[in-house]
Amino acid sequence: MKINPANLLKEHDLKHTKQRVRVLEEIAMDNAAISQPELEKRFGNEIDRVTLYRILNIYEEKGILHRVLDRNGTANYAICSPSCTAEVHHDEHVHFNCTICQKIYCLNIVVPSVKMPEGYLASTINSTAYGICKSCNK
Amino acid sequence: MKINPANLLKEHDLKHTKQRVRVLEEIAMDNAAISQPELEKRFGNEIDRVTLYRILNIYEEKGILHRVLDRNGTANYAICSPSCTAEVHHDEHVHFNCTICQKIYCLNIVVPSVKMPEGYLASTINSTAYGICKSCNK
DNA sequence: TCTTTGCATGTTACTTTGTTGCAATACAGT
DNA sequence: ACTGTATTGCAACAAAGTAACATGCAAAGA
Repeated sequence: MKINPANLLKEHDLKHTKQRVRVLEEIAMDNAAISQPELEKRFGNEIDRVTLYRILNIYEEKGILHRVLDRNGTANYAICSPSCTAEVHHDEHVHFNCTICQKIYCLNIVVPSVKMPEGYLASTINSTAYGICKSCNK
Repeated sequence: MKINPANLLKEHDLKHTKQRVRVLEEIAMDNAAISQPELEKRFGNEIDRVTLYRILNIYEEKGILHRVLDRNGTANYAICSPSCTAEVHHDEHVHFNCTICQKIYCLNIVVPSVKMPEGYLASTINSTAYGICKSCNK
């Protein structure tokens, strides 16, 4: 996934700061989602913990990143597809959470639609598979 | 869902204590899943916070309760169907998380199966719909 | 009956995750 | 380069979850 941080920020009316660029670079670099704690570790004192939270939140709101929770409820972040906007996240693909390496992958599979019972109005469906990923399965 | 706490404990080789019975009663009473913080509030100092964590964990391990995370990553608990065991959780139904009242309902809908990509071995799939529930939709 | 054993609980303290308020700083437009 | 505003960093806090240890209690054995 090729990403141009400067453009991405401009498109979403966000100021260009070195912290914001670094966060995008770091997340775009990886093929799997990265957890908040992992990001915190990687940045050390390059970026303040609170700033990181704020950047991640604003990116999620704007539709730049999407947030996936792992089994423990820890937040993981991955780059959204270019079709995502602040209004609608098109991240309705299935996620895969490896129970060995703990990584979360975005699969290229659309979440199957489900018929809701009478009275329930679903706006989004979230689907995560747990198991052993390609790298760990060798 | 009718539950007999005493039997349930005996079936799973767990000692019968008043705290354990109370936890089961409280969770069985509700038609929706209950969050850990909510349980903590309800019990006040009737049950110690740490004891509550331990009871919830052991119930999950034994297949008595299943744990569902809400959007914030907060743990919610609901009674498992009687077919659940410590080995296999048969809680593979779709969950519904209301974005208004925050409640999590277990829907009587089986999670649709998804074909994994080459190399990925899924053992369970988790599916949660977000939207407006029957009670809030009036 | 008395003692031993083992599980369950309670208490305290700690770690991790996330939030809030405010002062200092960096950025974008002129 | 100047200036208003958004962003950052800092400190303090709050909530969620865990670890270590002591106490309590009930069943089994002497």
